[in-house]
Amino acid sequence: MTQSTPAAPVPNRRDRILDAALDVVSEQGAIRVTYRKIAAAAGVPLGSVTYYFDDLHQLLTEAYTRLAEAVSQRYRDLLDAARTSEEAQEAVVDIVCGEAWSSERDPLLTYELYAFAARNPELRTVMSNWLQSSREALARHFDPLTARALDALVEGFALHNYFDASPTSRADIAAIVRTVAERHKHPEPHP
Amino acid sequence: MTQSTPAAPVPNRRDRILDAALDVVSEQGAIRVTYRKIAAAAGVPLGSVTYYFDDLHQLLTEAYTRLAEAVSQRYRDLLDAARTSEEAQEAVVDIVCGEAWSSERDPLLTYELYAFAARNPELRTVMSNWLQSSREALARHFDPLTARALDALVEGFALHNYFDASPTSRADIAAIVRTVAERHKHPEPHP
Amino acid sequence: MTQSTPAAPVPNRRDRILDAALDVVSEQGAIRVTYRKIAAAAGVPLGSVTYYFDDLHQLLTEAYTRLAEAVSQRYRDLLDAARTSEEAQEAVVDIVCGEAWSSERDPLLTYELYAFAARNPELRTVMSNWLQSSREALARHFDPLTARALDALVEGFALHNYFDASPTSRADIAAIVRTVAERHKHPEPHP
Amino acid sequence: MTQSTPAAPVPNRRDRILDAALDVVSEQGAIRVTYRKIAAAAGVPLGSVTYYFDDLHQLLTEAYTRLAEAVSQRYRDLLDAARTSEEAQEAVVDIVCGEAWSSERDPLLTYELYAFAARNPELRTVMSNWLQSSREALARHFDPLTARALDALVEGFALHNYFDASPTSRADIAAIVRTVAERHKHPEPHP
DNA sequence: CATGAATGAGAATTCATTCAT
DNA sequence: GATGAATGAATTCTCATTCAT
Repeated sequence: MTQSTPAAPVPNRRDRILDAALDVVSEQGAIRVTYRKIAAAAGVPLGSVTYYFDDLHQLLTEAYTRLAEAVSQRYRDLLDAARTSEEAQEAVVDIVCGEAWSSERDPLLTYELYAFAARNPELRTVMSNWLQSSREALARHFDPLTARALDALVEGFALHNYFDASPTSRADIAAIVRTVAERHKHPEPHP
Repeated sequence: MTQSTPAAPVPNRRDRILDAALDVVSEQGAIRVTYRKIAAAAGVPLGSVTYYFDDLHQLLTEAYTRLAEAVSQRYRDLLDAARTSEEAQEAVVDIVCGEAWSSERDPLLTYELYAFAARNPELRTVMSNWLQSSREALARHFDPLTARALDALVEGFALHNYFDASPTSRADIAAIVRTVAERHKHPEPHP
Repeated sequence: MTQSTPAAPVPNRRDRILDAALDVVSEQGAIRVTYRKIAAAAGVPLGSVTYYFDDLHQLLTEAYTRLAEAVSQRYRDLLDAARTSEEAQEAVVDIVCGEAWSSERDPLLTYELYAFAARNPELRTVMSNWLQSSREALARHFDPLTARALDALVEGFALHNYFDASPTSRADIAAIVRTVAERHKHPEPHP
Repeated sequence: MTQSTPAAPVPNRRDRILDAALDVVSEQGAIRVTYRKIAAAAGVPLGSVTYYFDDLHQLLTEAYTRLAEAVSQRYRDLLDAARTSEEAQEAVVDIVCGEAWSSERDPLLTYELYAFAARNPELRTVMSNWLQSSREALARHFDPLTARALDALVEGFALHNYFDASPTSRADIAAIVRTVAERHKHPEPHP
């Protein structure tokens, strides 16, 4: 009840800061991220941020890694819940349509992540793991190449719809997904 | 005359600066772009950059717009050159495999562009136009939904292969492209 | 004169900053030197100091170099003014007793300079030139080895007297200087 | 007993810290010394350094004092070991040539010490004691003024040779030392 | 006794921007 | 029109120092 409660044993202060960093990125863009803004968003003193993270780059690397792993996990969960190929297709369409995002900010953050990862070896590894994990999840329902194709479709449709003034409808996406998912059910025209 | 050459009218100084800006973005990332670095990369004095561009944000918007239009144009050119559906499929695979990039830095810059565009209305419009232009180019060879599907596939495979430690081979991509491109040649199992 | 003095109303701003840096070093010690203090001492805005000097280390290197050259010049001047060996000896004693300092702060700054130079290749060169220059000035009056000896004596006595609670008197120093200066006037005991 | 070894009483942790401080000074310069670096160099936690030393300035004062006393002691030992004037001269030359340093870093640290002492009363006393101790050691072999002269010579030659691109050879130093040491063996030209 | 956590203050440095020429 | 000089405002990051344990 006195003036200052110094050194309060905040439990997940480090994690709070990482989350706050993503908040700032999503609200202002990676270009505008600063220690100060992260500290303010996390509700901790500036010195606290620099105490936990030696440099901003490392902080962002960790934050994006957490993001990638969370989205990746949700993606897997959705696919793992599918019992039949049809349910798996449904899950794929859900993912394209945003079901793998846990919040509004996620797609935007993902594009920031791609830009960041393009120049950051540590995050390239994370991205590569994410890709592999997605494929494995898909490969429980589809053959390996089909899994890759569906993964690419998901990525492309999600991205395009995010920017598209006239996005592709869910029904149309479902039709395309079916075409790819069931491509082996009919003989290929040319081998 | 010999004394002083009074500021030779440099022709495309403005364009040089825009290109230099993309060079800086590709080398250091959008987070690190500054007037000074752009000036250095363009080989012009700092005052020159601020003279031509009042605002760094506007400079980047112009630079990314040029990039988007250049890549988009190249994409259309590749598709327009195709005479048959098979050639068009080939062009699609070429694009995935990097033929639409005019330089090494382009894919990386594209991901920076997405992040930038996600928060910039002016560039969202550019992106949307790009999408529309791509589809129109594809629609000369495929039906509208197939065009969208192929466009998404291109985007997804290009992006995934950029980050993937074990990228999908050209032959595999070609197989998927064929499946999608020729999806109407056989009766669908279920409507 | 007629050329053009573009936007430089302040004549020697750069030099003013270098002098101010030495003022701060002499008043607070090298450990406490900061851009801010230098700016305050020079009466210029902080941004001005960083405009002229990219980093503090380079600023100090320049400042110390100027100091070394100024003291060295004064040393030479005193010796060059001597017409006879006796006058040269007198000059040497003067130097020990502080005549080569242009201000109170100089000896103190010199010891800061030594510490700084010990770890700075650029200043080691400056120091080495200073030594050579001193010797050449002395060598106009004495043989080369005697010049070195006198130079060492000057350094040692100046330094010791600076710290000594009971410094060596001018007369005693003069006696020693004479011994060394005239060491060839009598046969050496052993060759 | 097997459970926990309750903080083994580290014997000379305090001394370890003092030595580490000098290591940091010699490696990075006094300007860059910090508690953190000292802690790292000593291999102790940061809190340990601030626990033993309330004040960085005091820590450095103690460290430099130890250094001064160690060098001074070694200086005396070398001179005390001399049995004849010739041996004492030899010892003096040894000292100039670095025999009094117990490590490579010592000369460098000595110049940092001078800079530090110039502004620190406590260390001025240490320096003054060192000077007196040197003279007493020399005075066992030479008359008082000669002792002072030799002490100054040692200082000057050591310092100059440390910075000199073409240092004075041991033989030349020995010749000068002899001149000074034996200055009373022949009648002075002028009294 | 000893130390890890935490933080406020201040450091160097960078930079967009302004302005006189 | 074009540019070098200049500066105020941030920014990242370092650090001494303070506590709770």
